[in-house]
Amino acid sequence: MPELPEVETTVRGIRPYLAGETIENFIIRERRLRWPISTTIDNLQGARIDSVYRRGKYILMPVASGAMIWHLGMSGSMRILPISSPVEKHEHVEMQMRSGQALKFRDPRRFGSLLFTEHNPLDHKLLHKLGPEPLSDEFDGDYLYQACRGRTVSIKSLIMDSHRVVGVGNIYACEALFSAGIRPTREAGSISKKRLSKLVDIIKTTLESAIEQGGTTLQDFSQADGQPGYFKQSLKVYGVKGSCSICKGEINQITQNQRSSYFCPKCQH
DNA sequence: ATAATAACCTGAGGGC
DNA sequence: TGCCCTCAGGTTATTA
Repeated sequence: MPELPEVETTVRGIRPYLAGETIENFIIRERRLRWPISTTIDNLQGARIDSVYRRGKYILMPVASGAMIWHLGMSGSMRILPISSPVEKHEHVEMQMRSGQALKFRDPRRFGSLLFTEHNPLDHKLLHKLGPEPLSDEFDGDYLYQACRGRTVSIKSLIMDSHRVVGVGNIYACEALFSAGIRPTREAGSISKKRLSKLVDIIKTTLESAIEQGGTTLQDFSQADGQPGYFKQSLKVYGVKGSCSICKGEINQITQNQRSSYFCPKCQH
């Protein structure tokens, strides 16, 4: 159930156990993920992981011969556990390290992926057209305003389109639009630059505070019985069945692009 | 290029 | 308790 803050928290959690470490054994129990796991992954036994970083929601692990490209999909999660720890249900991949620790990838719905590229992963087909990182300076009011010019799609669709900006998932799209007072169905091209600038600021602060909260759970990342770095965010509209915390009016739920949108019809226009 | 729709899966939870 | 239905926080591929 990862949104960008969970992915960032995951990267920070696993990095100390993987960066600079050598892969002892790659165990792939289920190759049928979003795309089948290529057998070239099996050849990474003995390889040393140079670094662990993120682009959008993709987790990248370069090695000498190329790079692994991971994605958690809808239900994926990663833990660091001792090699001897019991195999859990839906634990499709276990990357055992020479250190005695293992990266364990669980993904019940199998929408996640593990790809390998011999080139710079940022040049990979799935990554090279991605929009800017939401927390970078490149993502600002001017950028979003230009991205919205002439666009008839809803603002929610636009900010969730990874080719415009990465990392804004369904929950944070709903939350940010609520805080910005913009209705999710509003046509992107019809919103003033001033209001889009506010939306940008809110997206940044919302994601930053969630990442900050995620940091507090890092201590549990390598523990068998701890939560794997995920956390509950206090949500103002997403999943709310009752009334708006601001105006006490009823929160509406609609379907947009096959996903749930929540909004307050009195506060958001 | 843009916009809308289908598709990939399993599990949780509600209603009866 | 069990069955059936709906829903789920992602993303790409395909179609118009």
